[in-house]
Amino acid sequence: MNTFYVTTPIYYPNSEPHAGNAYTTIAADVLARYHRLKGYEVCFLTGVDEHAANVFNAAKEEGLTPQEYCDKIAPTFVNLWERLNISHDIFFRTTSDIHKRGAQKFLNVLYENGDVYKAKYEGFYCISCEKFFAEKELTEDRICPDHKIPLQWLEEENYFFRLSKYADRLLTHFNDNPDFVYPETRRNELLSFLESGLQDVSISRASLSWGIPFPFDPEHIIYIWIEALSNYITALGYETDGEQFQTFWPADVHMMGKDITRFHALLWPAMLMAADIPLPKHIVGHGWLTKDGEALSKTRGIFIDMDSDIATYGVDAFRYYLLREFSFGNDGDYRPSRLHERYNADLANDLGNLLNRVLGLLNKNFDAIPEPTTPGEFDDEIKTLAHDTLETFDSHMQTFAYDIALETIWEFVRRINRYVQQTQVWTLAKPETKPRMGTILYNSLEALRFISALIFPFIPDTADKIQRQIGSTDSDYTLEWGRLKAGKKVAKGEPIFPRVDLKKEKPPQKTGKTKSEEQPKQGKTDLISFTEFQRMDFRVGRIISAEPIQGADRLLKLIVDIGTEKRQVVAGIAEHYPTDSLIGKQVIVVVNLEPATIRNVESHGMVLAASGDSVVLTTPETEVPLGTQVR
RNA sequence: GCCGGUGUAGCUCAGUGGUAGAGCGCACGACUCAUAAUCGUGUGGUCCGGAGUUCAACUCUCCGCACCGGCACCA
Repeated sequence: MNTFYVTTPIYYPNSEPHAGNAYTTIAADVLARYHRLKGYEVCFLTGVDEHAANVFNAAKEEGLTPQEYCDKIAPTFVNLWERLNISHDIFFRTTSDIHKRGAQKFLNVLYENGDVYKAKYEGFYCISCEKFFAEKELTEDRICPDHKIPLQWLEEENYFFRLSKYADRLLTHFNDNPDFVYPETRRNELLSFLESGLQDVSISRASLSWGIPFPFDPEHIIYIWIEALSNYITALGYETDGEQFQTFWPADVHMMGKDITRFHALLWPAMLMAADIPLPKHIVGHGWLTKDGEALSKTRGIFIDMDSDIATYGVDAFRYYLLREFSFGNDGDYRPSRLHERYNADLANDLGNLLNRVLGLLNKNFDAIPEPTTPGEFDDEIKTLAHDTLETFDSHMQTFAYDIALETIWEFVRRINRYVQQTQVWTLAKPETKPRMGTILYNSLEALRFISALIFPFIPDTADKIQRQIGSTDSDYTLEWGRLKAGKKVAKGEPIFPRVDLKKEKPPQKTGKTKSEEQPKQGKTDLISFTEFQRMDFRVGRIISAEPIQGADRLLKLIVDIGTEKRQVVAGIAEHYPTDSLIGKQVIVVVNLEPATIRNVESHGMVLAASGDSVVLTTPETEVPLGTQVR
C-alpha cells in the first residue's frame, strides 16, 4: 500500500493558536484527507514545540512551571484542531518521553558520525547580560555599557554541527530535485543563499535549563531548532526504529509558513544526511496572511477573528475561503468581505442551491432515485467532464495549487447548473418525458456525489452532508461515474449553505479573548534595580537635520540638539519616516550610550521609538525645553 | 546596497510574438424547479511608463517608476 506522511511545524505554545497556525494546519489536513481518499495509508503529524525560550518566559510571567504552562496551553491547540475538523493522526508534544529519547538518540548518531564537535566560544562576557560582546562592541575600558561592570574573558564550550560540510550535497540535491521546495520563488531564494556558502551552527545552549540535555554531555541543552526538527522522526518512533518510522519515513510533505522554510530545506536535510536518514520529498512554504491589507500584529491588535467568521459562515466556509482565495505560495489578504462574497457566490448559490433544486425536483416527481434509462443530449458531455475534472484536479493537487484545484471543481459545478437549465428538467414531468426527467435528475445527483468526493478533502462536513442528502448511508466517495444507486428514497434536506445577508449581520462583537489578544504582552524577563535604571540618561532633544545613509535602506543620520550640544545619531527609522517630516520633532535620546559606528557613520546616542511592526518615535506630549531629563 | 518577483477590467487574478481572458461586481434579457437562487447577453482595459528588436510586442531586450519578498543592516 502506498503511504503518505504529512506534517505541520510544531507550534510554539507560548500563546493560543492563531489564524496563521490554522492556515498551515488546514492546508496539511487537505493533503492528508486527499491521500486517504486515494487509498493511501496516511500519517498526519502536528504538535507543539514546548522547549522554547518564549514558553519558558510566558510560564514565568504567569507564575507557572514551564511544564504546567504547556499542559495548560497544549489543549487549546487540540481544541482548535477539533473545531476546524483537522484529521491529524498524531498530536505530538516535545515534552513527551518518546521525543526526549528520540532527540537524544538523533544527537548521539550525529555525534558518533563525527559531525558534532565541541568548540570554544570565547570573548568578553557580561554576566548580567549573559552574552558575549563582539570585537566591535568593545570599549577601551571593557565595561558593559548596560551594566557598567567589567567584562570577563570567558571561554564557553559549545557544540557545533558541521553544516558547512553539507553545502555541496545540498546544492546537488536541490539541482537534482527541482520540486524539493515549493513554491519556486522560495526555492530560488534558498539556492542563492546556499550558493553563498553555509557556516557551522551552534546546537547547544549551556545557560538554559528548559530543554533536553545532550546525551553525551548533560551540562548542555539541545538548541531548540535542532530538537524541534527531529520531532518529524521521533514522533514516528525513530528511537526504537519503530514500525511507523519504517512505514512512513521519509516524509512526503513538510508543510509550513514561508518564514521557516530555510530551517527545513537546509539545516534539517543536512542533519538527516549526517545521520544517514533519507530526506523528505517536499518542503512547502506557504505565504502569510494579512488582514484587510495589513500585517497581522498582536501589538497593534490586527488579527483574524476566526471565532466570529466561523460562527457566521461555518468551518467549511472558512476552510474553503482560505484555500480558494489565495494563491498558495503568495501572501494572502484575508478580508471578511471577500469571505462573504465567496460564501454566497460559490457555496450558497452555485453548490448549495444546485443540490437543493435537484433534490426538490426529485422529491416532487419521484418516490426514489430513478434509473437512468433514457440518455439524451449533454449526458455524455457531463460524464466526460467529470473525468476530465478529476484529472485536472489531481494534477493541481500535485503542485499544491489549491486555488486552481478548487476552481476546477467549481467549473464542473457550474456546468451542472447549466445542464439542469439547458435540459429544462422541470418541464419534463409529463408521462411521456418522465423517464428522461428521471435520467437527468439521476445524472445531476451523480454529479453531486462526484463533486462531494472532490471537495471532501477541503470541506469534509459539506461532503458528508451532500452524501446524506442524496441518500447515501455509507458515504461513497469513489471517483467513478455511475455508482449512485437508483431506487433509494431521498428526502429534501435543509439548504447546506443558507445565504447570509450582510445587512442582518451584527456588528463584530468584541469577545473577552479578543481583548486579551489586543493587549501587548510584556516581554519582560529580568528585573533591574532602580540604581541600574538611574544609570541611563534620557534627554529631550530636537531633530535639526536628517539624511539617508549610503548603502543602508533603514538608516538615517540625524543631528539632534539636546540643549547642551548637538549630537550625531544613527537611527533605523528610514523606512518609517521621510527625512523632511523629522526636522523639528522633539524626541527622547539616550545620551550616555557608548558611541558606535554603523555603516561608517558615527552614532553618539540613540533615539527611542516604539518598535513593533511599525516604528513610532517617542515624543514628549507637549514641547519641553531641550535637554530636559526623562525619568 | 545586492539578488529575485510582481505591475492586465471596479475587485481577485489567468494568459499568449499575430483582433485582450475568467470569476466576482454592474446592466439587460430568459426561466420560474431552486436558497431574491440558475442560465444567457452585455458593460468594462494606453495589458505601469519610455526606448529598442520585429512585418507584428501585453508577450522578447534595455532603461525608469511603484509595490512585494530574500540577504546585508536596525545601538
